Amino acid sequence: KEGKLQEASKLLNEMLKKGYNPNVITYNTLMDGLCKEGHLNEARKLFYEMPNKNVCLNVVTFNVFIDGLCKEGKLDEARKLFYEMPNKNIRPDIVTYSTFIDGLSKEGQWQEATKVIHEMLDKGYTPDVITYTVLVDGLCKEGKLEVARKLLCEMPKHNICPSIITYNAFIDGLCKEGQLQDATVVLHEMLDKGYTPNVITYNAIIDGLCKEGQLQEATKMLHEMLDKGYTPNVITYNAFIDGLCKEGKLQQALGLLDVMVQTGHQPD
RNA sequence: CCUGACCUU
Repeated sequence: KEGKLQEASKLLNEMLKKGYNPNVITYNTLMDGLCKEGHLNEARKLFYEMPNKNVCLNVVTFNVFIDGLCKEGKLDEARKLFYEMPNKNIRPDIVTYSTFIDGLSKEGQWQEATKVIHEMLDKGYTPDVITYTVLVDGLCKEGKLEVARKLLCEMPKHNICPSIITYNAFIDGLCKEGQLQDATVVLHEMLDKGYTPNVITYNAIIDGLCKEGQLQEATKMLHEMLDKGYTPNVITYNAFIDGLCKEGKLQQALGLLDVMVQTGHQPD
C-alpha cells in the first residue's frame, strides 16, 4: 500500500529461500499491490505460480486479479477467469460480481453486464452498496439517469443505505447531462439526510457548471467549498482552468494556475 | 492478516 513493491517482492523471495511458506494471503496482498502499481505481468506470474508452490487460490485471489485486469483494459482475460472460477471450485462472491460488472460497464459491455447481474440475482446474491453504486455510476455514464435515479431510490427499500460515493456518482451524472439544477437539488437532499459532501461532490458540480459556461456560479461553489473548510485539489483547479480556457479567458486561467502554485497545489 | 464503487485533462 506504500507502493514499495520491489521491497515486497524481495521479501517474498526471501521467505521462499528461507523455507517459510507464504500463504494465500501473502500472495493475494502482493498481487494486489502489483496490480495497483501497474505491474500486471508480475501479478500474473504469481497467479500461475501459486499452485506450483502448493498455495491454493481463493476467491480473493480471483477478485484481486480480475480487478487488476479490468482496470488495465484486459477485459477478455478477466472474463476468462471469471467464467473459469466454477471449474476451480471457487464460487464468485459479491465482490467478484461487483468487480466484474464494474469492468464490463466501464467498457460499455452493458449487454453482458445485464446477463451477469441476472446470474448474480438468480444465484441469490444480495447486491450491496458497492454493487448498487457500480450500477448507478454505469447507468449515469450511459446517460440513463432516470433508471439510475430509480435504483438510488430503491436502495433503502432493500435496507441498503446509499453512500456518499453513490450520491457523487449520481450527481456527476446529472451534471454531465447538464441537469445542474437537479444536481443541486440532490446535493441538498443529501445534506438534509445528514450526508457530508466531499471534494469529489464539489468537483463534479464545479466541472458541470464550468462546462455549461456558468463560471460565476462555479466560483460561488468554490467559495462555498472553501467556507465549509474543504480544500480544493488538483482536479478542482483543472476543471476550472479548463472552463476558463474554453471560454477564452486565458488570463484568468493563468492567474488560477498561479493561485494553485502559491497555495501549494502541484499542477499535473 | 488480503479484494470491489464516485470527480478534471
